[in-house]
Amino acid sequence: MKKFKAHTSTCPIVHTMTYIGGKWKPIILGRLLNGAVRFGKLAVQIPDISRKILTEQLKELEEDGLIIRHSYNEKPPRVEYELSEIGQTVIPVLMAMTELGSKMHEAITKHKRRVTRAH
Amino acid sequence: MKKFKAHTSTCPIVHTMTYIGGKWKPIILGRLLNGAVRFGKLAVQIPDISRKILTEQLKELEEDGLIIRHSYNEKPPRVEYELSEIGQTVIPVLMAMTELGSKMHEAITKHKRRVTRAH
DNA sequence: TTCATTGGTTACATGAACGTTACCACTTTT
DNA sequence: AAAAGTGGTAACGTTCATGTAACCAATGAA
Repeated sequence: MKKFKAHTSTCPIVHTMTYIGGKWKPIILGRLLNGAVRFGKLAVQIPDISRKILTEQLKELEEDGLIIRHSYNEKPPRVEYELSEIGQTVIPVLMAMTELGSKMHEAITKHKRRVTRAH
Repeated sequence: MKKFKAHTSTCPIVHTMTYIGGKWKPIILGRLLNGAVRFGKLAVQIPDISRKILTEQLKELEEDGLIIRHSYNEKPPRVEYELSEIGQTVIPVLMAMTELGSKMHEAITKHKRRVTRAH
């Protein structure tokens, strides 16, 4: 998905999509709602994401200032990610998406059955 | 971006991303908040989307039951799209995204200036 | 008669996003 | 001595979503 250039648009939804529009970003952010989480734990909780993509997405989120990376100098290493102050502002969107998800999925499944029967 | 298979997941956010996760879908839906809009008007209001992609995305949204397509048998043709009942349930997410967009964009722009100065 | 209008479709091309596999450094545990 | 645990990186491949350009039918207007 070619990314938007946030600065060329005035539409607030475009801005939002620019920063959290990726396939995985809302899901990652959703895992950080209850506080800092280690890299490895994220990888387990989001089984379909590869470590490489997870690393990339986390780096982008950090560059945009949505999350903070804490690296503890231990062996084996420990790295935790948590929502920054800016990241906290995304919470209402994540909540709305969570609220919507299950209800909508059910409704759409029903809708599709109706359409299929009418073939 | 490879799409999620909604039925293989139990995460509500994944469901939401499945149905409105495309680059353009939230923006299109945002244009329908105030009632039915003609195809051509959508194309003008979202200048960076091509007619082909607009057609495709509208078709997907219709198949998922989020919008309703009204085709009037006139020459030249007139086609209008509006939010369905299911589509209305997305409004809170769109509102949250709108609310977030401008605030977050400003905050992130500031953040990036800080980071750049610290080089 | 030629142009504009409208809502598309078709064929083709592209690249960003995503994925897979292998590898690394360093320590503790077995 | 070998394996496990951790958080990555590098080199490669793939594919889907997106984009461009040209075209269409039917009517009314110039």
